[in-house]
Amino acid sequence: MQYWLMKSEPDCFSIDDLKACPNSTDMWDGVRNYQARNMMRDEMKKGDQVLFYHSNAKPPHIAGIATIASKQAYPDPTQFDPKSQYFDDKSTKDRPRWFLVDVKYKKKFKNPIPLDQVKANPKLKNMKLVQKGSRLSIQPVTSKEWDEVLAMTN
DNA sequence: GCCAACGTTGGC
DNA sequence: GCCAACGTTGGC
Repeated sequence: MQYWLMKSEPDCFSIDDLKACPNSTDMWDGVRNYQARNMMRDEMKKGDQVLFYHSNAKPPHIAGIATIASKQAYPDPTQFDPKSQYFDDKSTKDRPRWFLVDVKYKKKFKNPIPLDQVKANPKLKNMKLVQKGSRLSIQPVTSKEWDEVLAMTN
C-alpha cells in the first residue's frame, strides 16, 4: 500500500464536500497535469491512503484522510464535456488523455495541520509539500512522513 | 493582488 | 529540438 497527498482548494472542493458525497466517494476530476495523471494512472491502487490537503486556505493545511476507492484509474469524463471547465478538445474517447481515480472520505482531523507546522517539523523537511516550487497537486508520501504527520494530529 | 516557480504551447 | 511567450499554481 502506498501513501499520497492530494491538494484541493476548499472553496472548490473541500474534505467536507467529499464527506457529503454519496457513499462519501467522488471522482477526483480536473487533474490536467501529466505528472499527476501518471501517478493516478500508473501507481495508485485501491486502498492507498491519502492526505487531503487544503490549498489556498487561510492558512493552508492538511485537513484529513481519504482512501483510493476505485480499483484503478479510468478516463476523466469531464475532458469530453464541452460545457465543463475541464474540457479538452484534443482528447478522444479512443485515446483519452486524462485519467482519474475515485476517492473516499475517511476522516477529518480534529486538529488540522497548518502548513507552517509541517515546515517547522525537521522530520518532514523532505516532504514534497514543503519543497520550494513544488506545485504538484498529487504527491507521493513516504510511510515515515505519513506516520509523522499523523503523530502531529494528536 | 503580487509574483516566483513551473508547465505548456507553438513558431521557427 | 529550442526557447520565448504565455498560463497556472499557490503561498504570502
